[in-house]
Amino acid sequence: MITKEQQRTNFSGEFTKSDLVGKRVTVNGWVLNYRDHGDLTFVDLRDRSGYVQLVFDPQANPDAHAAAKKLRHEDVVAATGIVLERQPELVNPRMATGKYEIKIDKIWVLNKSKTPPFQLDEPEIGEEVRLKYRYLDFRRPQMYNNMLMRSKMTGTIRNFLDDNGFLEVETPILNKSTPEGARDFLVPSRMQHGQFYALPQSPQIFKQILMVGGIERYYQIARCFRDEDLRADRQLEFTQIDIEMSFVTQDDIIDIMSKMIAKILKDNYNTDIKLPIRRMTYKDAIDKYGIDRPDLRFGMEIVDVTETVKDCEFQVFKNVIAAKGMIKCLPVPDGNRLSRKDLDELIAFVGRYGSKGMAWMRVKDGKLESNIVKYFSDDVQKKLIDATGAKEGHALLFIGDANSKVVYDSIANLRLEVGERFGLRGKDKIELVWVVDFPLFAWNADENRWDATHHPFTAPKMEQIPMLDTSPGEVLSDAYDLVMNGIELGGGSIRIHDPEVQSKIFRLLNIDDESAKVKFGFLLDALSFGAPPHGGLAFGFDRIVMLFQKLDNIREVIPFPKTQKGQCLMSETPSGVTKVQLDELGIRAVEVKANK
RNA sequence: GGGGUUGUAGCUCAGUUUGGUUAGAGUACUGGCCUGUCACGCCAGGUGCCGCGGGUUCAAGUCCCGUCAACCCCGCCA
Repeated sequence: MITKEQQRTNFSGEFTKSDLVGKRVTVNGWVLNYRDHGDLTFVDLRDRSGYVQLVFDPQANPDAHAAAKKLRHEDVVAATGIVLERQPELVNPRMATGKYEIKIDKIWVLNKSKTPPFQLDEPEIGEEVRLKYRYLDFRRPQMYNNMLMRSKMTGTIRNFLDDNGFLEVETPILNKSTPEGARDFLVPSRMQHGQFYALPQSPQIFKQILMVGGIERYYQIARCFRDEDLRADRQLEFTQIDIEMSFVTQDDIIDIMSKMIAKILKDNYNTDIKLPIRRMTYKDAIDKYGIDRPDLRFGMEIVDVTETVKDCEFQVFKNVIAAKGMIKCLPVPDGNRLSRKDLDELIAFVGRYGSKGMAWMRVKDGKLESNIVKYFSDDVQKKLIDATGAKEGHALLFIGDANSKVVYDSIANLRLEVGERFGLRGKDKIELVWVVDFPLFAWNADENRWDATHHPFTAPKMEQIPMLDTSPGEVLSDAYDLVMNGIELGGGSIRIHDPEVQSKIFRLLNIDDESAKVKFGFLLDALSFGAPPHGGLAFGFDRIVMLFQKLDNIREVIPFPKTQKGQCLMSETPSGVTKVQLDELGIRAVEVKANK
């Protein structure tokens, strides 16, 4: 409880200018630190705005001084007194409010604190203890700043979309389960035993339905759920900026979303980016960077040398070529800095992605050298130097494999790893690119059918629709991803608005009419009632905040994240439930951990 | 499901390579002294399931096996 008298007149961080000097002020906050000199005592009082020094003089105010001597870290206090300008020699230049202090004549201890489990001013606390005591973690300026910027960014986004005629519409959290895509979180139905809801992986179908409903411009800051394994940039639940628009082209969507991203950066980080954001085709991205989300903060483009080395005597390459595989080369400027140890580490690194090895050469005195150069004739060597543009001091790193996925995964990540080691991936650089012209389908060799590259509602390029019958693998789609520094911020597509085309796509995806009807019948129905041409996209909001805050872990910008095993260390979620609860739901657990 | 890293005082970490006396430092905490500090200083004090379980050994924080947790990665996920 707090009284009117105790309530703050000013935030602690406000005392940076002389206008408050001589005034009586009241501050509220937490004890950041205390310095007891026996008589004269200082307390740094922190609130969310910063901190200010309180002075307690036993001569002037013996009661307040006596109370101050008992203060400890994180006690909650209200204090009132007169703002003083410090003598020049007493100014603390490292402190925002270091020119001023408050001479306190009355203090109220609103709440004592137990000794905190970690020191809030320690910069590197183990994440486990931070997550367990997240409420203390929030008191640290870094975390407060992450939450503040997250909030500011949603504000910018809402304002921007509002100004551009978007409606914020909510969609259900309890949905129909579909086996495609990620694993669903299931919620049992109490009223219909054996039936389940699924939490949304994204509001995809509903936002298309809203377009059919004539909403025309929709957005939602939507929580999404995917029951898959966690990573540094993946949580079980995460937030999407979800967008859908009617009567638009791909260019319209790319244009307006580019402006939104530019505005977020301008308004919150005072950072200008050049519009339009550059574009790159999926094919170029794969050819040059081996991946559909290229990190363009540095060059080092990949070169295909399968043809170039076809006449070499190096058995590994010969075997790859015989198996109709591919050989890619990463030319590394200044690559002679890579020691044998570095190279061995890189060989181990590409092993993660299935590569059985990594060949390498160095350019020295205009010639190639390494343990395998002898298997390459002078002619082949010359061709290699030409093809890769290798210059003095370059290293050429080679990945060859019969399996093209192994080659691309390995060389793409090798490029990133070398870039990392050479310090080319600075967090201050922002390199945005729209990757466009994705193939509509990817061949699923395991199940001998086509998979949707984006999702089953993505529109093929209009002029390529006839190719669906003849060469579906070559059909491109109106799909687009926005990539920043090698991380996908978001992506979307123009959707199919013609129920016949949609049915045809389902058939190619091996979803027969019957199951299409069961799973998506209401969408197909909706499309048949005058669905407007429409499209949209979704941004991974947590990732955007993470990147803009120059962090490399999404948990830093999510208030209450889960650990890699899906636990909340603070609330100890998940947990057991009572038998009564299960009975109501018609559920029986096969294995039961002791209920807490 | 798999590979790797880490786990020692409330916190941050040293000690583990090469087993050997009573396991250390800083900070936090408790008490005392100190009127200008701001990472205040000085004095004194308590602080340990060395993640857990088993094994080897005369002897284990240290070696071996298993296990748990957190993190990074592969698979998975768009």
